[in-house]
Formats: sequence, structure tokens, C-alpha cells
Amino acid sequence: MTKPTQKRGTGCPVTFALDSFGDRWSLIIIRDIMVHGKKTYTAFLESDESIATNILINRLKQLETDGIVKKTRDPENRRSYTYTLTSKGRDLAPVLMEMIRWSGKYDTRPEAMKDAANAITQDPEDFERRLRETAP
Amino acid sequence: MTKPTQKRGTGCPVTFALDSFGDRWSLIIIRDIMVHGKKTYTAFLESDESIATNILINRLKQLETDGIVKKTRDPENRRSYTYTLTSKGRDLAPVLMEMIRWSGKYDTRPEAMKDAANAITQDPEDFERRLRETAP
DNA sequence: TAAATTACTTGCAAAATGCAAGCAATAAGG
DNA sequence: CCTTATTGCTTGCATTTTGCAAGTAATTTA
Repeated sequence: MTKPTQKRGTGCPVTFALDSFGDRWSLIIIRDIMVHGKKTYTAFLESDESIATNILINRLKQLETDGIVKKTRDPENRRSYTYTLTSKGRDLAPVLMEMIRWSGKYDTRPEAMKDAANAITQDPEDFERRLRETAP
Repeated sequence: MTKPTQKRGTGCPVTFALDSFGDRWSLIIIRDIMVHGKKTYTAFLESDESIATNILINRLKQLETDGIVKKTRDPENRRSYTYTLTSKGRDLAPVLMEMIRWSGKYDTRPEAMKDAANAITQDPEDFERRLRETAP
């Protein structure tokens, strides 16, 4: 198994956060759960950014180890697993929201999707509530 | 020169943000400017996380390209340069703050520095104002 | 009972990161 | 001024991480 990113031992909160989810993929997975309501390995694989299978499983394991994601069996289908956020994971909603706001302000590309940023501006509490419910 | 992380072409705001600063080092540099008032190449080199020289210059160039950081000559010392945040860079303050809050809640290590998280809880507006001023 | 689904694993290539050394332009000290 | 120190880099190479393509095992569906 490929090793997850090594953690740095300083007490800095920014470093702690980066060591937990500051890589190219972890927050994409968290977004897929929070924003798109995805729950399964194959659902994560189908996202626009096309993560590789080995990286995906690696990040899922790391997020599970860090207590951000929880893996349970799907009672309906014994070959499927359900990945959900823990409260530690749901508490990343504000981080995600501020990133979305920032991008909404500075992403000038035509393909930029500003809907989420606008929704946050209109009613941030409601947006956060919906993220935490792990929409949709 | 080593190439910076390649950008993904989806319109997703989370992806846009990650492509701008979602690597192991960019936010550490931004933290050093905002939280510790660092301005120079050598000051960044001296941070606890010990970034390599080639990576540092690579990230500074990328942050400059992305309009997050601005590089100017130091009028006092012609061999020195000053790296400062643009307004686009200063607008990352809320992202940094939410990361600090999250770490304040979940970093249980003895070395965890919770001062910043506590300060944010007590007076978030003031904390943000000070970050934007590029304290100290 | 054969084919499809789901969740992975494995091997290898490419890219990013990290380390150590060196270098050029200034500035400071004797 | 002439040597040494400072500042901001660059370069080469080893290590680590990422990415791609293929394959596998346990179900489940047709």
C-alpha cells in the first residue's frame, strides 16, 4: 500500500489541518459526500476530477484513520460499503464554505459554477445546515 | 524549474480553490505572511516546517502567478525582495480561520497551540482584521 | 450458472518533493 | 577597496507520491 502523506509534528493548527486534509484529493471526497451526497467507492470514482482507484482507497483509509470518515456495511447489499462523515468531518463544512466563497469571488472562468457561492451569500446558516445533513 | 501542480478544468469552486493553494506548502506560506508577518524568502525558510529552497521559490512563483502574492523590491536593501498578499490573498483569511477553529477543536496533542483558535472564538472580527493587516 | 457489480490490489511509469551543494548580486566590515 | 557575509535563488539527484492500466475476490443479478 502506498503511504499517506506524512504528518509534521509542529503544534501549528494550520499544519494540523493541512496534515489531515491538505492534499489534492481529501477535500474533493469530503465535498462529494457533503455537497453531492455520495456514499460509495464507485460514486466517488465517478466524480469529474477522475481520481485513480489506488489513490481513492488510500485517501478513504486515511480519512477513516483520522476519524473524519466512517465506513459501514450496506445492509441492503453485502458487497457494498457506505462512507459517511463523522461529526469531525461534518465540522469541516465551514472550511469548505469559505473556500467556495473565495472561489466564487475569484474564479473568472466561464465554466465557473457560482451557484453554491451565491447560496452561501444568501443564507449561510441554511447552506451549512444542508451540508451537515450530507445533502441531498 | 519543477512544474507546479497542474490545474483541473472543472468549474467546481472547491477544485478551483484546491488548485490554487491545496498543496502541502502554499497555505503555510500564506500563514507565515498573515499570522507571523513574514515578508522575505529567508524568513519563510526559517519556519518550523522547514520547506526546501526549490519548493519555496516554486510556490512563491506560483502564488504570484495566481495573483495571491505580490513581489516587490525592498527599497532599503537592493538584494532583498518583499512578498506581500494581494487582496485576493488577504481574502483567504476566513479559510485560514476556519481551519484554525477546526484544529482547535480536534487537535488533542499536547503540543497543539490553541491560542489562535481561542482568540477567534472570543473576537472573530478582530482576528480577521488583524490577519488582513498582515500582523504582527 | 454465467455475466455483471462492487470494492478493492498490484506493478510500473511519471511527477512532485526533499536534500545538498553551488552561484550571483549586493552589502558590510576591516 | 578588498574580503567576507547576506540574500535569493538554481541545479542535480534520490526519494516519495501520484497516476495509469490491468487484474482479482466476493457477492448479486439475469
